[in-house]
Amino acid sequence: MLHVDLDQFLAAVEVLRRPELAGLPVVVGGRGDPTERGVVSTASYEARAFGVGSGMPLRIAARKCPDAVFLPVDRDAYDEASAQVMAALRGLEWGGVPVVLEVLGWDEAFLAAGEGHGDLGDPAAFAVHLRAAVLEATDLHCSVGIGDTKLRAKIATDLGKPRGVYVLTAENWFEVMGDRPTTALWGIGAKTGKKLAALGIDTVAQLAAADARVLAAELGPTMGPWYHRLGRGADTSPVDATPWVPRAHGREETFQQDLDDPAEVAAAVRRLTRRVVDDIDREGRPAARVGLKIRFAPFFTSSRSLTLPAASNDPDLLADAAVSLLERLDLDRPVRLLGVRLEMVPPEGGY
DNA sequence: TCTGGGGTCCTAGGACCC
DNA sequence: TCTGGGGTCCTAGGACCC
Repeated sequence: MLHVDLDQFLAAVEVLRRPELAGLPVVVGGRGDPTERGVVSTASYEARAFGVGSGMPLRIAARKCPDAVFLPVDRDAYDEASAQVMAALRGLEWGGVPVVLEVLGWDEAFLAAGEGHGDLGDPAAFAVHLRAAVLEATDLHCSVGIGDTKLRAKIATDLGKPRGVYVLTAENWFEVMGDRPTTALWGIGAKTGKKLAALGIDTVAQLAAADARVLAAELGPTMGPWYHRLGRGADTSPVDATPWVPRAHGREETFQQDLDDPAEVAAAVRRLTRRVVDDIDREGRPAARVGLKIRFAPFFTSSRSLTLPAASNDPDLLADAAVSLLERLDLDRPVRLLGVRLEMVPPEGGY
């Protein structure tokens, strides 16, 4: 199985349409104004050399790299570039038959040999061919991970970055990953890493050797055993080309200045709701649940939600429902962020 | 230092039903 | 008088990923 990940995707797309930016530190995030509230979506490798990275507040990024070029996030441009990349990947043949492609987001995909494939030969050779094909079709560079499971392929990509190919299988799993922190695994973040550390589990090898029953007791009946499998790189899930069907859509906004006036808050909730209704109308499925997210200053987040008596896509009804959720909250503090989320009814025939 | 926006899935407690 | 056991739905929060 292969995992493909574009290198510095957002920054690379921006450089493509503004070639004069090549070689410069480029930071894509927010509205492109480092004095505003917002975070870095992608930093070019030149910017990363200054310590700028994804998720970092733009203000901090500007402090670390004052000469960086700051650009706003341009979704449409990345949608289009992504579609080109995925089309190029989908057009590939491996072992004489079209590949199976599972798209993970703008800049990532799993890829496997299609059914009835012939001799696959050396996967690394195919990976080199794949990188060349994507570059030829889009002028974008990518990295490729090769693995005997999706999990291993996914992690391998990071080890091959940038512009590289890396192989991670049961053969070299512990040699490569054994001493790395558990947070190097896909699905273990800072919080779970800390919980595991409290159990005396710091490394991937220790996680693999841990008592599955203890993990289940401490981390839950589903998550515990799953973490245990992660430690061994075990993953039986197939590459699945079935198109993704969204469960929900949401819109949220961090205000440049906190909102103090409850009337303003209600108006913003209505405005956000209308945008989400447009989104779910594009899916053609009404909303079954309405959720409201609110972040008070300085940074405290609450949420409220309700199940509608009957599914609806009526903008006024849904806006009323979202506003009604405000009544379940104390609006005595300044509001930093509001979000509205609509959960749709499942499609006919389920997911 | 100041912490976006788009999502998914899991957990846990309470309500309610049989 | 002391109160089982299982199941489902609802809700709020948490964690993670890109």
